Amino acid sequence: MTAITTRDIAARLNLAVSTVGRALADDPRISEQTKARVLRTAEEMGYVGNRAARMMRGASSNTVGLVIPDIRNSFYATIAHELSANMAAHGLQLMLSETADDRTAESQHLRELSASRAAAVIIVPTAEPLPDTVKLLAALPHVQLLRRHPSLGQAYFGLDDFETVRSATAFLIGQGHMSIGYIGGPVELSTGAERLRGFHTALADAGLPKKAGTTLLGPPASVDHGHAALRRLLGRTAPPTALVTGSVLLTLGVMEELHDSGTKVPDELSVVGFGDEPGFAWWGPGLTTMRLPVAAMAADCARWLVTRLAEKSDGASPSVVLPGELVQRGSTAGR
Amino acid sequence: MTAITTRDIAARLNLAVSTVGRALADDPRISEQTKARVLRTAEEMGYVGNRAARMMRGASSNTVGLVIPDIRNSFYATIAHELSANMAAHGLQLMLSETADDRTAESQHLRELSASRAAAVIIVPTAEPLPDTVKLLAALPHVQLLRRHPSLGQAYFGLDDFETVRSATAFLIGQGHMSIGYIGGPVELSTGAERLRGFHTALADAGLPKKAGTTLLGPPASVDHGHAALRRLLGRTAPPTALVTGSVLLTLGVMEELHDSGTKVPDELSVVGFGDEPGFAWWGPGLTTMRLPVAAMAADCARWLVTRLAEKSDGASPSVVLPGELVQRGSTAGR
DNA sequence: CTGAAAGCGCTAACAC
DNA sequence: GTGTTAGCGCTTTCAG
Repeated sequence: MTAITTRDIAARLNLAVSTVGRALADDPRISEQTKARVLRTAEEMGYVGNRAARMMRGASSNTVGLVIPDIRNSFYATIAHELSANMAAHGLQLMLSETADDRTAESQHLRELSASRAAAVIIVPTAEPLPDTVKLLAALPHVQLLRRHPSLGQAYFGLDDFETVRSATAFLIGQGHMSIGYIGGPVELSTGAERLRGFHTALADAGLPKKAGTTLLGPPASVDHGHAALRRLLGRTAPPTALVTGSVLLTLGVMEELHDSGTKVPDELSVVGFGDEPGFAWWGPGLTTMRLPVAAMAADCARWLVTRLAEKSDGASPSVVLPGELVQRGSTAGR
Repeated sequence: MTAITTRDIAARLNLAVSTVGRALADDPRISEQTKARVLRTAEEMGYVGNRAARMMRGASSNTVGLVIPDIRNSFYATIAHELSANMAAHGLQLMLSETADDRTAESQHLRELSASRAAAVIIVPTAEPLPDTVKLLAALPHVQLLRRHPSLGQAYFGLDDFETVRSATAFLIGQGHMSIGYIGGPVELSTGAERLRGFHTALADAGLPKKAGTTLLGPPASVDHGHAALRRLLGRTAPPTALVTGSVLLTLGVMEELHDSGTKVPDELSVVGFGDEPGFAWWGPGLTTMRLPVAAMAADCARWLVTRLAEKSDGASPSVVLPGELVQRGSTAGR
């Protein structure tokens, strides 16, 4: 069952392919009558234009690559949804490319996207993208999302990672906590580095020392690391009285571990989480957490990209950063 | 910055395009030396083959369309991840198409996929797909996932919706509950119909009557409907002593409403949920729920599709249905 | 208003 | 072992 082409339609109507093409493109030179005939038979025969052929004639692809670590992470699902919803209206489709934070996979996906001449790429880059990735991306319109790596250009939409964690930590300090732990992602990621800097800045601002062994960094997408890190933190001779987490999945791991171990929150430990998921509100006493404008960020990104692609002009590369907000629930108390 | 073509490489090396093409395709007729030269300059010049051109020469697209209601629903995110992971190894890419359960959007996405000559389509169909959708899908290899509609062919991977809800209900009956409510999706969806049938069958098997006003059907993806339906159920003069839910998001809505209203679970109401999300374990007394093999289902589907596409033969259209399992926690108690 | 022909980048006959 | 040529489906001159 081979697809119908403009030639098939032309043959059926004793017209030239060019006439059929023009009729389908609603060219003003074609008589209304012919247009109607062509449109009707196209419909009848189940004609669907071949995008590959159009692309060969210079039409741009309508595919935008979305390169992310893992769609199961609700951050990325939210992003994918917002992008998809905002771009569909403009005829753009999203190609889903998961990297699992593996830079080889990342590079392969970019090769695929490049081969299909994607109109643009939206990427949450791995910690240290391969040179190949950098080269491929340089030849495509692209934006970085959430994370940024200097080698991948200026266009960027993200969250205010620094201020988010700084203010979470400052809030705990304001409640009288002097010994605070932090469980977050590695400094190799821009997000991990910024969030940790926020943590340290809040401590420094309050004149508190950095205590060794109270900042536990690991894979940001690992619930297990959340479990393990919390166990290690609570196993110390003098465990901290409060905790800040620096990623959604680490927060989840911490919440599970606190639940399973029966730790009294906030009596034994005050906790400020990262992100606000369904379930955070009803966890134990309710999780005090940083709510982050992920959907708004993605929508901004989509809007920018759409106009950027429409204008064909480069324009200024935006570097937009949105602030989070503290949602106070029962997991935090003063000392 | 226009992309490098085989002609550019040929010109640089004083070769014919066909030679370059063959070298890149590792054709045995080309000398190793020439191959090496071609490969090296291709690399140097940053050549990336043009998939559109290849497709015009009969190569099949490596794009598989994934048509789902909303990627933010963790069911669909899990599906997308499993499909993506299983297909990436075979060079297949996933095109994300969200319908929001709107059949016009569904039809438009299928037109796009058809225009880009997708290698296949994996679809969670809307309740009543448009004739256009049916026609377009008929011309593409495709599978239905989770939901099935008779007009869309035989190939199907899903969950055992009937047995899942039947056994959940039977479990509550076994605990002595005589008055049980059900909050689920509409019968227009195959899933909604099957789950409701499961509910009714369990009642009938136990000789219990269908009571009017205790089965509340609505949009399966609406947390709000979960809230509202539960309020209505508890507002009855003689509210049921137990509740079964028939979708993840309805379950979430119910959980939130129970939490907010301070309803005593399981004393005032026993609850069996649908699906098992992070947070279900730590909600109130822990949510007793049906755990569903969504990942396994998607992986099965991916494997089948990959071999189906490789073989080029139609083969038998599978109709696979996987069972759920009850996870017992604290939200259910006997009467 | 419509037709004929060229060409996008690539591959596959068909030469030599 | 390599070159020449044709053609995939479409748009776009250039002719009528």
